[in-house]
Amino acid sequence: MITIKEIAQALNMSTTTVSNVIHGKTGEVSEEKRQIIQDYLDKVEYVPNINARNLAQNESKIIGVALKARADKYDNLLKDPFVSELIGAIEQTIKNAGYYMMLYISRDIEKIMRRVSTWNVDGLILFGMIGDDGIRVSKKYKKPIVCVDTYSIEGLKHFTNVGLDDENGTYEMVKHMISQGHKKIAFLSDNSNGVDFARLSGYKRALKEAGIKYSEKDFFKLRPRAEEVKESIDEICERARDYTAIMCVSDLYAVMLMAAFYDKGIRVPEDISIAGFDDNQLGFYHRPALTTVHQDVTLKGVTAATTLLKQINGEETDNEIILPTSLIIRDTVSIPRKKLSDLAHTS
Amino acid sequence: MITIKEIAQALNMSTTTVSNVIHGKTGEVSEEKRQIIQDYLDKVEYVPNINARNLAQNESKIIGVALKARADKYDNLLKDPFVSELIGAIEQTIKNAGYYMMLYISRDIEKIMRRVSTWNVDGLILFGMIGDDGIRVSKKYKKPIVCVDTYSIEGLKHFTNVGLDDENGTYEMVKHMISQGHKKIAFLSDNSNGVDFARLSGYKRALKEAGIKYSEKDFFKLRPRAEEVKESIDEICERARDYTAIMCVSDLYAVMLMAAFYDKGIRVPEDISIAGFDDNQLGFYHRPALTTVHQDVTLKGVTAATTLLKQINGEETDNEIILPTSLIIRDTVSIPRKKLSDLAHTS
DNA sequence: TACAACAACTTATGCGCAAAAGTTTTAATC
DNA sequence: GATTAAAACTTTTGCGCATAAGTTGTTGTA
Repeated sequence: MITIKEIAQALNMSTTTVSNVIHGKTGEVSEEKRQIIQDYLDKVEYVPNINARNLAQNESKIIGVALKARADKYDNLLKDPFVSELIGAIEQTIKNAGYYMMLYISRDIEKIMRRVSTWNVDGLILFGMIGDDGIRVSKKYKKPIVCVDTYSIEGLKHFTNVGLDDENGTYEMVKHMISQGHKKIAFLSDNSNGVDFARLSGYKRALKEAGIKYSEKDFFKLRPRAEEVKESIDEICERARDYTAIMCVSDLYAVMLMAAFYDKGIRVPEDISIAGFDDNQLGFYHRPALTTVHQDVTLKGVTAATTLLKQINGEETDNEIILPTSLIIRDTVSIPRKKLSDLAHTS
Repeated sequence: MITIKEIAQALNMSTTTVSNVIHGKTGEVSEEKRQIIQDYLDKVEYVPNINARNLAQNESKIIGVALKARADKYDNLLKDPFVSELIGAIEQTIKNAGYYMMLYISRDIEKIMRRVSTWNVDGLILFGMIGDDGIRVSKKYKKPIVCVDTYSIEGLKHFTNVGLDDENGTYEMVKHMISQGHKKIAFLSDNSNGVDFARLSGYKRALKEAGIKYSEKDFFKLRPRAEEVKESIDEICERARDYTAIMCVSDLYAVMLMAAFYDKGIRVPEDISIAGFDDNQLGFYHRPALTTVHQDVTLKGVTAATTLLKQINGEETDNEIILPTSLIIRDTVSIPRKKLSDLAHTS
């Protein structure tokens, strides 16, 4: 690792002159010397030591990206293509602005914040719901923070949030189902927090608007742990007999459910209609192709990153940016035939 | 950001004493003082400035993870769940060893190496095939490098490689197909480099062993660009009429192909058998469930990370670590009925 | 009683860089 | 040709930390 000092000595100049050339401060250096130094820099392939630079400048050019770890809870959520698409979009965006990305996976907001301090990161993108506790912890750090898909239970609004119109997404889809003639529509999810809560709300609003009464048992709660999932899905298939359509909180769950239906000889959409949410490969290549709610994950990542970069530069940004969804009508939602329970004795 | 100096002043001690307590050098400090300092550290929630520390120690505690960008080439590969699973595994492993992860996505090995120098990273994990040029460029940097899934065309072996027994994976699968009675077996891929080359070789070996002659036209080359993929797949479906089975280089391609077959009314596995490679969600939830070659991506990530950590610590490691595959027999490979071309006039 | 040997400290230095402050040279003005 | 200003430099300082080198005080030993 060649240093500025070494270069200065070799050229018999001062370090400041070299430093000025490196930073393109042409006003301070004669063209003649600039050329000499530049040539030398190119020759030795000078690369700055960023630790020294950061220390001197009290900045880091690092953007931290913290993902809430879920791998310990569910076995397969880190395989989520959503995550890599989001990360990819963020990385591309910040790289173009000269920033570096440090990735951290944890559920512990305190640990995340400790790391933020340690590295003196210039900004932080938090993905996944941080609790209201987390919001409180994070308030201490003056660095800009942008959250992605974060809902506050207590309604706290301390950070910028880039989210999706989750509520409206399911609302539109369930409205579509209703327009097809469905009246018995269930909602499938594994919890009722954050994003799932918003999607549930949209579902309820559509029901209400159509004068359909929602009851607790219309909520199908999937237990996604590997050791329970099979049993849980079977149970849901059983409960599904009284319904003609199921609004799933994600494409993954829609596809999981359809696989179970297939195995039991229940046809989609002839016997029951299914809709997903996210619009990823899983539904796109499924046959029948999944009717789903589209979200633009790349846009989400880019938006989160550009918003954070603005804040780092001291610009004002909206406090909440809600991206729209759109309906992708494919083949898994059709007109209702009959309730599954009517088929019960034919199979 | 409170500094050691400030703490030392507040406590009327020297910075060295404080530093010693921070580093647990108990031999140097009396228990009494240690307690006082420790309490104070806890109270003010001291967090070291890692830039200063790195500068002083000439290390970084950073492990760089470079992914070869493919998003510009294909539109959907950054959505690959493989990537997030791999990253997740690496992150978890290095975090436990006290390292941080800097993520970089680029196709340009020079840029990657420039960053490696800039940040003085302690080690690097390269994912995806770096060309032989890349190997030469990287040789200049003395830092340990571990590659994942890298094949050298020229047979260069400069870095540790964590790979998969790709060749044997397809070999076993094609052998399985042959044992089911298949004789006309095609291979589907989008290129013939690196991993794909190895998988192709295994396929060829199985054919050869069974006395089946391989010809160029048995290689189905998919053009994965978004604007071409539909046409390309249709063409492949047409060529598939002369075959009874297709070995696909990935689960994704298997599922894409099956979707196209479905749309054309061609049944899997009744009319044609399909096998994938990777064993991800796409095939797992497909119906009929995809017969495929399993690889343990998490293990790949963990292995790469632990190997790199060993090298950083100066330990010897194997130069090449090849992980095994296993056959996952599900429902898309069965005995051959007849060639698709025989069905041509019935539909 | 002298003096090692060691424990328990403090002072001083340097990591590589940026930038403030200081110095010399050159050009411009009257 | 003196004065001033601007250009083109250099010297110095400090970012926060780790650590080498130095200092003091205490104990044990002959």
